[in-house]
Amino acid sequence: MDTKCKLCIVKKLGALHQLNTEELNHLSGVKQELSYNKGDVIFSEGKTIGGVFCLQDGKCKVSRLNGNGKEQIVRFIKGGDLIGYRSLFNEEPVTLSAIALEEMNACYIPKEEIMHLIKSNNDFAMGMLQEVCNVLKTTNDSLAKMAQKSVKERLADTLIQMEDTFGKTADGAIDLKLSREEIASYIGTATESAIRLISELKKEGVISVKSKYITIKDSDRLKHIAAGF
Amino acid sequence: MDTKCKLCIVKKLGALHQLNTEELNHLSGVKQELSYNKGDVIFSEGKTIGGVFCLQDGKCKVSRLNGNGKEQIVRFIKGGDLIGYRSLFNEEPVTLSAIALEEMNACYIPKEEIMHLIKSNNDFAMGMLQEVCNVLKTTNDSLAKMAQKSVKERLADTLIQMEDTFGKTADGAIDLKLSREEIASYIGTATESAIRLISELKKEGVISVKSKYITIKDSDRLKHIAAGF
DNA sequence: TATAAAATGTAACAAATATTACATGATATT
DNA sequence: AATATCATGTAATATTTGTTACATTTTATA
Repeated sequence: MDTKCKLCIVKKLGALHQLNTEELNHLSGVKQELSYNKGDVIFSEGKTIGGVFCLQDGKCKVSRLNGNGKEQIVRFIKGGDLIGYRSLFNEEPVTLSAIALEEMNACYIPKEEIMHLIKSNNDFAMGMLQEVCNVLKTTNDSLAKMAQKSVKERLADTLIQMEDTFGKTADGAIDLKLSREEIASYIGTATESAIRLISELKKEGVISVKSKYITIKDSDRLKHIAAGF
Repeated sequence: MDTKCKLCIVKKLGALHQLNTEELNHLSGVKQELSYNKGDVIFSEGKTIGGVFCLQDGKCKVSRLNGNGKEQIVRFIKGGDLIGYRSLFNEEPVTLSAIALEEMNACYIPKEEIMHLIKSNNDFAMGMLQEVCNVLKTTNDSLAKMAQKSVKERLADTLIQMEDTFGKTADGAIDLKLSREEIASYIGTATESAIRLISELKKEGVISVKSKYITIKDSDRLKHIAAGF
């Protein structure tokens, strides 16, 4: 694994892009490198984490449990993204859990370092603001989608969004391996309903499915469905 | 209306709290005071606004239109809150509209001023981060609620939340006057369904209703319903 | 490999919610 | 005050979605 923050993918994106060589070298010294296997918990609801996590590679889900112990996935995270900053700035325990969806590498940066960077580097502070605002925007979008669209529309929309965000495998499938239960949990429906609607889209020839890999066959049609026609 | 930022309610809360006398005096000079009547548009989806709005008093709704021209209310804003910063930091047009729910006073602060404050005052930058993070947290909560709760649960939860946020009138009613259509639009359902469920809660003796004013009669029971029992 | 456990799939049925249609009440406008 | 317009309310029916039950397939483990 790469131990120089200067060379890390995370640095190329988002707020860390604003740091100079000196600051990055300092980070290299204080960061903690972590690796996770599928299912590993990066942090969980209610815990105080005292720092942020930079995903280098791999993917994870950010979710919460409802009263009945059912998981609700709020968003998916990929290499280059930061997680855990929300509770940092609010000085509260985290309200969401992060769980690895596959083998994953991340760096942990202690709170003091982030706080120091914000105080000493205004461009970094601005970068963080932009990052949080981007997440807020997509969360607003998700909220409106959840309130206004039917389950089938949400499923279609989600598949499009996933292909956009995570790209395609060599076979052309969406490069995000989820269980049916996880898909259901993200679009806010019962697992059986998700399965039924995935089957429908398959029958209609809009997607094809090979175990956990879903391939979008007719993108226009899928967008049409997502838009409510 | 108060023309000294130093004395303004907005200053007492949120990020502006971090400004010193000099900075506040400067703001007093560059801000623009605006008043609105019920239904007035503060800004609307797709527009570039080039600044933020500080609500002094009154309330407004933040919403978006879906493909069918139906409104979906994302959140409600009250005196002391800022709006419009999200698109400012992202340098994008706003994706939501803000519309006054009653007579309302606000100040407009141009982008350059906010940006200058962020660059020159780290505590302010941190305050803004906290503010955005707080909004992100409540939006995450709304998203999970929308995904997991039934319409009746969402209605109950929303009434509780509204009383918490906006308080009570002298009569004990929730101090937020909304049409049935707006309530429906916020909880993500059809107007008729919202009306039917409000009637049910009324019949059950959990709330009482006098035109647009709703009074919570049995808070425990309402919380119970919101929690899914 | 054999077995158990978990995930996926299907279908019937039940419940929740949307839609339609219309009645009544409130509010604005002339 | 009369009228038009809009908001609210109710009920019937249609549609969507959840639940239950069970079969089949995949994955994990002894």
